[in-house]
Amino acid sequence: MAMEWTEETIARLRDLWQQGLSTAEIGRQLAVTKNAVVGKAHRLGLKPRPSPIRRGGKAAEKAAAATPAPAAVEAPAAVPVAPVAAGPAPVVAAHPARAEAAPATATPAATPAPAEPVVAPPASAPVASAPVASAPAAQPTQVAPAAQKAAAPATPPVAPKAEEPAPAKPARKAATPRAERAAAHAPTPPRRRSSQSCCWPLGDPGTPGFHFCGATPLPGKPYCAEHAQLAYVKLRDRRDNVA
DNA sequence: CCCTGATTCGC
DNA sequence: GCGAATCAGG
Repeated sequence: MAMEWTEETIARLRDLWQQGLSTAEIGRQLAVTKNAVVGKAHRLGLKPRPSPIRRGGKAAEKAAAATPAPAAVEAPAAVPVAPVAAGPAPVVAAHPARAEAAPATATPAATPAPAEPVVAPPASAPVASAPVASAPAAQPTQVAPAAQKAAAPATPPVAPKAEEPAPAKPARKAATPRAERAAAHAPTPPRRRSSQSCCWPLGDPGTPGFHFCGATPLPGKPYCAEHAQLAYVKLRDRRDNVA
């Protein structure tokens, strides 16, 4: 049976995607495979994220070599700094991760910058479609998701509510006793989500009762403090332990 | 080996 | 439309 992509799921997919999480990571959170994520992302039309590779390696390579136009090969954005060659030291120790627990590589860190607000205004986010400053590219400090898991015990004794997260679906993995892999979102100054209200979905989309949390979100995040906990708390569990 | 994302293609 | 299989680079 195919995954049921509801408005909620899609909304979260978009959000996570936008946050720069890897497809596998998103997949874990959504309880689907990375393939599903990437596939859906494609169909959704979003997907400008940096790719470690591009298909047709050999062919492309030959073509590129033969063709006198290698300029700006993979750099769609007019980034002032060369993502690969120029920025060897993004300061952010993004790659210490993956040691044993954190599989996330620094890939995204090395190649930042969606910079292209492709589908910027997520249907789910009631945010203002402010002109993106596209700062990520300019700032080499775009940390990336890797840092999230690698560092950041930023959620110590937060004393979560005893009660369970209401938003049935989104909750899933949260609330697991061993949720120390929680990710505190990386401090990304340049990258601001101009959300002015928590966009955590409540209720069933399509029904009159559906609404977004609306609370004041944490700076740089689309969710308020409470929902950020739920949204970002995740385990490295496999998709089989879905609630 | 692990990771990453991209594309293909059967369903 | 979905996503496993496959591909391809790091």
